Amino acid sequence: MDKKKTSKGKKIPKATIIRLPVYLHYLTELAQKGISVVPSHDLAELAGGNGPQLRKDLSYLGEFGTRGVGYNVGRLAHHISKFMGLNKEQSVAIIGVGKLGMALINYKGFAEKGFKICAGFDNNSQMIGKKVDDLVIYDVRDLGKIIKEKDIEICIITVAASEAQSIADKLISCGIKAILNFAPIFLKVPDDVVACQIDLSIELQILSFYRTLLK
Amino acid sequence: MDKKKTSKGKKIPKATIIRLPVYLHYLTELAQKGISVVPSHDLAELAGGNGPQLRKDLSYLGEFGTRGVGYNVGRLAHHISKFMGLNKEQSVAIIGVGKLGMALINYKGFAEKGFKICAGFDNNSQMIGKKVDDLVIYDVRDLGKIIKEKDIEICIITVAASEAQSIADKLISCGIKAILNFAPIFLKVPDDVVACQIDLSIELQILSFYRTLLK
DNA sequence: TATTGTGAATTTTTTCACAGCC
DNA sequence: GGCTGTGAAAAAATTCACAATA
Repeated sequence: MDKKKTSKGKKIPKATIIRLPVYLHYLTELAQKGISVVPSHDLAELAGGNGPQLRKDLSYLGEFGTRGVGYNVGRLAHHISKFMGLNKEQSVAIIGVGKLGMALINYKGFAEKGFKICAGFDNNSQMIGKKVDDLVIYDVRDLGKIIKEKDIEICIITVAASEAQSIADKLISCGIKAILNFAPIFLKVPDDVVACQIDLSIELQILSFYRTLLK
Repeated sequence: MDKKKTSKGKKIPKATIIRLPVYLHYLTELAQKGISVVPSHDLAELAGGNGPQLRKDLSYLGEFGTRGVGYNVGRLAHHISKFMGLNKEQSVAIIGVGKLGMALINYKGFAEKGFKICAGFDNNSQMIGKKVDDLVIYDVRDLGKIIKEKDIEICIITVAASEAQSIADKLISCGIKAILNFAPIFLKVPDDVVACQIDLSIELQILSFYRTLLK
């Protein structure tokens, strides 16, 4: 997968891509507070970074600041949003409506960032056809049909580890190109599909290790 | 925070630390399958990496392989586990027993990796004193007392963004040194505390961006 | 023969310093 | 004077190639 290029043809570091949504989040918050201009140092501090790094990150997208002043909050938010393709609503499905899947269906944060959860899927007949918070739970066997009908672009996997790869394979065969996986297993996907892993236990293990370093 | 040093005094890259738990996970899986030796390439493939990188990663911990043969699964797992301080059970509390907190309390993966969820906390009087899956939900006001009583070392924050920083401050004042935060806000913590952020919307935004790169 | 362990080369990321501009 | 944008320097991480050895 190639990196996106700047207008000048330079590659944008992966590390920058990961920080852009954080900046976007705080820009939105500043805008809500009525703040219209922010210097790099202040925004970076909110986001847990530093001024020079933020400026370098933004410089890949273009020149959006004003020297001696700072960045226009609304303008910069708009540009990051557009650059990342986040300026339109995207439809999401959740595969596996257990406790975690249920929690994600109820999570308000997704809607705020433009992700609309459009369907839940499960293989448990007790669940199928039920509604969770106005959302219909479908049979996993109907994945292909519903994905087309609802124009779903991103799928979140919250099934057991043992089922996750076969669910991923099925999603890919349905044309899904983006998968967020909560099952503790590294998904094998072809080059034209992106998969992102969130393994809660591993996060705890890393945290725990850094804690032992403190003393 | 200093990096942990190898026996030879060299620093271990942060990137390596992040991969070690993944190796550990697959080593445990291999052991369960009765496989006792694995070459770097095979283990790396499971973990989504490559052979040379895995060998470089492990070389920071010492020499655990056998040339021409591979790594002894049990021995290597033991060493990674010990190195990361994961060879003893650790007590965890969850602050905020909403849908997500509830899902985490029920998550079986934590126990498998040696993290024992010992307490839930909430400020909703409807929840306090109730049991979720055998786990008692306490009043947030009793944080300090219960943390001491139960020797809790790690806390997971699953409250609303607006409350997260004040909860974190309270945890820190109770002596907690490791925080896993699910609220979409960058926590400010002193140098002698580690905080790790999982922002689900940001993960989706990054994923969504990489998806747009594909076409 | 097969596979590890590692120094060296390469690539990526971060930090720095300051010219350029408001 | 204050803050951005950026090339250059430094640091970190990855990849490579191959000597060492079971």
